[in-house]
Amino acid sequence: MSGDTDVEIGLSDFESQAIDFFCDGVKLLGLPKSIGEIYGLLFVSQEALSLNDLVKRLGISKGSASQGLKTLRKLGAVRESDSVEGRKSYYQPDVELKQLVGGFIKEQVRPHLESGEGKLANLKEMVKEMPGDARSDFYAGRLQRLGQWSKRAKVVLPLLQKFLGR
Amino acid sequence: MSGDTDVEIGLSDFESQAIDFFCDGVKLLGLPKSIGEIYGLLFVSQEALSLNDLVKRLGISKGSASQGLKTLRKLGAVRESDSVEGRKSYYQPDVELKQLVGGFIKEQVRPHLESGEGKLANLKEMVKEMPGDARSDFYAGRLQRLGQWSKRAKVVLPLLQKFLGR
DNA sequence: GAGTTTGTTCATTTTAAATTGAACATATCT
DNA sequence: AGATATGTTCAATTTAAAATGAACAAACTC
Repeated sequence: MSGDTDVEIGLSDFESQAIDFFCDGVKLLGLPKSIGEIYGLLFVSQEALSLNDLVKRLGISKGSASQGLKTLRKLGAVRESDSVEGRKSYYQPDVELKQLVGGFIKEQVRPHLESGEGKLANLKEMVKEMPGDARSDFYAGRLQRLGQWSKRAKVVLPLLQKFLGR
Repeated sequence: MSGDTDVEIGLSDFESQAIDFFCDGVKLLGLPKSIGEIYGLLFVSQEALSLNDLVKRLGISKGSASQGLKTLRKLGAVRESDSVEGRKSYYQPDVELKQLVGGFIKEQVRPHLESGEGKLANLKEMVKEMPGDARSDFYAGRLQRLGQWSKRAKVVLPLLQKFLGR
């Protein structure tokens, strides 16, 4: 027996448009469209879906679906439904804005901020090596400002999450 | 007489690394690298620079520089320096984080939010047309949640700007 | 233990986005 | 006016990112 659940093939009008909504959203965040498609379909599905459901309904490749789910899991935007019968995995969306934003900040924003701080430290070193003239003073001032930016960001991000909390 | 100011060609080590810092930053925001390069060079330059200065020092095309400056001006990240001699334009960066974030929100985020609201309204219409069964109830619930997201975002963004203010 | 089903990985292909450069417009100078 | 400098636009090219699909591995079935 084939074991496949009887999920329709193709998407309803409503589903397509809803998915489109999410594709826009993830593009704003700099994530690939396929991630918007996957999350979007899960968002408007009452039942948890398997990887193969996603492949069939969205018409995307197994590779894309697998990669996309991986990313979404890392972001905490999707979780395996503590499932049902069998060893096959079924996925559900996390629909709490706070969690979603939190995951995005943790996985996408923080790493950038941190590598930025590293680079900033390097630049400060370089200025220290310079002869102390007007130019190096100017550089020092600019770098100080970048430091402020970075500090502000680190203060604001947690606040942001707080404010989104239900 | 050639009229070109004697800006060096090529970039110092310090400049390159600083520019690199900004390229990373704009990539996080989903903007093209050239914009990071332009803003970065302006950020570490004591003197205002002309379009041609940017072309020569960064080794990018006139087209890129022109387009990049246009975008940066729209974002409010760069302004024409109320200049000096002649009709040629010279550009300076705005270095206030609050302004920069404000411009980004206004130009990049808000439009997305607004088009999103439009799509949401459409989806709500579609659900209204549906027979009132369990499925349409589920859809209605999901759409309500999306509405919450959108509302939250509209509340939080101005707060964010406030908190970044000097 | 052969055959399925499920899922991952990664080299290749495809697609989308950014960059270029040439044509054009506009202002400046002598 | 003609020559020069400055800046924009847009079709063509290049580049970077994402999607595909085939090969592989693991878990499960009979």
